[in-house]
Amino acid sequence: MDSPQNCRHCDRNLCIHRVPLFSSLSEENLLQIAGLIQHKSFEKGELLISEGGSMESLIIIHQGRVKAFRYTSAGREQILYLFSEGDFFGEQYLFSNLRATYNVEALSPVKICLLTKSQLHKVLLTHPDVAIKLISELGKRIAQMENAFQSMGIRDVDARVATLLLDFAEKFGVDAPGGPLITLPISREGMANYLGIARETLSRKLSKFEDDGLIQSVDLKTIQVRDRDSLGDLAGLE
Amino acid sequence: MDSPQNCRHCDRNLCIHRVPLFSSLSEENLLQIAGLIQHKSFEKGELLISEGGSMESLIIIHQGRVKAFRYTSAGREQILYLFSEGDFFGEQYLFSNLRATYNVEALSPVKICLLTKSQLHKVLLTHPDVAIKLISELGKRIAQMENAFQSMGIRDVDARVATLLLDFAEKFGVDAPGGPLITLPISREGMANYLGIARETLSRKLSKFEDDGLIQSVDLKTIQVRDRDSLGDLAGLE
DNA sequence: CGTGTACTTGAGAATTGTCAAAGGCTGTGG
DNA sequence: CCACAGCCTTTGACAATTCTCAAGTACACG
Repeated sequence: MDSPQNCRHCDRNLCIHRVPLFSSLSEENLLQIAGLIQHKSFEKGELLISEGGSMESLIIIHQGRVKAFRYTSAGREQILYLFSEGDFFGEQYLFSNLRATYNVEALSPVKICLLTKSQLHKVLLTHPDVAIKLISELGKRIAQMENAFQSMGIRDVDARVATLLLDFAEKFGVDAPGGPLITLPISREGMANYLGIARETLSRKLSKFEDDGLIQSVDLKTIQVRDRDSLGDLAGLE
Repeated sequence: MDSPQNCRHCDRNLCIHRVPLFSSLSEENLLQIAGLIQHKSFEKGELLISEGGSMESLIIIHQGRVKAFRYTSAGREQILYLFSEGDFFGEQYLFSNLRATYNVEALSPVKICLLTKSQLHKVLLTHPDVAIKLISELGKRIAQMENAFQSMGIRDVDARVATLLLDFAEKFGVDAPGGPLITLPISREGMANYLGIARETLSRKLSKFEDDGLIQSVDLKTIQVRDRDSLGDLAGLE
């Protein structure tokens, strides 16, 4: 049906259509902006951004998953965010010349859309409603970060692991008979680092959860949530 | 010298002058906005905001200190932020009707300045540069939160305590012969909760740090940093 | 089919949490 | 001005958890 040209066109719009950031714009303006957007692809394992590098663009994930992380002084990798389709990042550097404070690595083949700082500046100045939307999105990001921060403050490790599983189920879960299937975006080591525990401890917790019937390990990269309520109890939700 | 009226005028300007948010505005515009601002005072221990309450204004701390916190399911108080003069909060609710996700309590007598949502909306729509400044400030807040998140992810408790002491030294420290004096804004219990450790553990760490000559406990609410470098080493700074 | 990587499991060491008691500071009332 | 009550903090001892190191297992990939 679609000609290749149409398809590429489609493709371009997708980025911008998916991002709530631009939802207030008219179709006309959207097309204008879409024209400014650059596209890039990365292979799994490639670095999109490295710590200390300059950040010249807002980056929107069009396809695939990435992790944003830093190295701790102990040499451990501390994951800050997992971004997937529709997420954007780099916004904190839009109005500063600060260097990137984290690395971003592709966890799968990734396609991104780029909007340079100066282009976005123009958009923001001429479309105050986009600025307001951006503020609102940043507010959400902050709220999300506050939640993550709080769950890190929980002393009980079981609760932290349960919280992570539920977060993953929400973000990466696919409904299936028996419970949502989570395709884990990161290794056990990554998860352990994210939680600030040893990878062995995570293994043990997952084994225990499986023994207790809370989850089912399908294969190394797939976990099925079998008892969401009990996980929620552990996580400390009321 | 100043008449009472003048003084009050001064007082009004202070809020707005202190906040980088409005730094791009002309004196004229500043005065305009200053006129819109409401003022309130709170006693130590009073709640400025309670979880689940509605948020109708951006709040700027004019004088004093406050803590923003939630209760964990275990009933513990998890402190998310400590705000002092010039800090503002409530920005994440500006463009949503979400309820407050944390409590804010005065840690000392506090004076605040309020700018309602609708007033700020107008300012943002008519002054895109303020919107940009706000975006930039939110970016800083996010970066700060990322740092806090990372330090929570550090497994080593000594490092977390050292990080907290250094943060406090920077934010609340006053230079003095022998090293910066920190007036602690919160109790040991508060600090322990912030770090996600038991208060007894914090006590022991502080005692150990004192034995090692890293800090000196002046009185319960005052700590002197005597060996910043060693604290930095512990905190894992390079 | 072998090799390497990632994961799991085990056991002992180290750290932290919990419970209990003692110490110290603050503010009130005599 | 002192005594006492109440609260927060410190310290001690033990229990529980987690970390570390090490061996063994599963899986993916060439």
